[in-house]
Amino acid sequence: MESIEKVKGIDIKSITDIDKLEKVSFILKTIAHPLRIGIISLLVENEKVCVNDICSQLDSEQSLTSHHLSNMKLAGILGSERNGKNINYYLKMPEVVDVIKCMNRCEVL
Amino acid sequence: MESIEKVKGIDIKSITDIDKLEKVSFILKTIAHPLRIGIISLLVENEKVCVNDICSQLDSEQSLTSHHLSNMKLAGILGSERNGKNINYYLKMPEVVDVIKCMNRCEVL
DNA sequence: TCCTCATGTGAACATATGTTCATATGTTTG
DNA sequence: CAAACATATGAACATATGTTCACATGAGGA
Repeated sequence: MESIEKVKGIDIKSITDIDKLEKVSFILKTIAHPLRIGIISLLVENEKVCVNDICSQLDSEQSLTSHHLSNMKLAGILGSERNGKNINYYLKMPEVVDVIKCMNRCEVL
Repeated sequence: MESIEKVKGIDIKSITDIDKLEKVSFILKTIAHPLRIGIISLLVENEKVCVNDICSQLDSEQSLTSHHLSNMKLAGILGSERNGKNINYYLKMPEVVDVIKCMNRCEVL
């Protein structure tokens, strides 16, 4: 997709820090999905969770869950490490939580 | 799409105010596009702009611009009113700017 | 009224994203 | 090593989103 910077003819910096907007937007776009929110929610409380835990706690399918985990990992939001038969996921980008909290402090909504 | 509330088995409220997260996420997902950012940027400085102005200032195609405007209007972010031959667009949801500013104050990124 | 300007809109298409299914991979245990 | 368990992965598909094109609509001027 065309990058924001490509839009010409206007001092786009005037509205805000576009770079930061892109980052936040990227994060929110990535997590704006029920299952993903659920996963992050689990990770806020648990530090590390394996796929099996996620599936049973969120009542989600293994394959689908795994795909979502991969996506969030690709996006840099999660990390993973094997522990025996299980693979644990953890928040690799803890700012995600801060962004959510920041959103929450927005009084305008 | 399945709503966030549908995710079961976890007190999803624990992470944050999901309702607000959904709102912010919706706004950011909607505007997270170069052309749309450009349009909003114009509207921050100009109060009202017509399609022609947008197209010439952002060097964008009329039809594509119009589609994006329609989408943002549908999303409740913009409003429009006719003025002679022109149709002016304006920010119907000024909170959008506040959300962007709020993002900007996020020190974590 | 006819022409032109300004904009909207639907169809077709391209691309991205989400979901399901079957199966592959890696790990532990017997 | 075979079986069982935990997870990943690719193919196929459904759906959403972005883009282009041709044309429709509405308004003002000659």
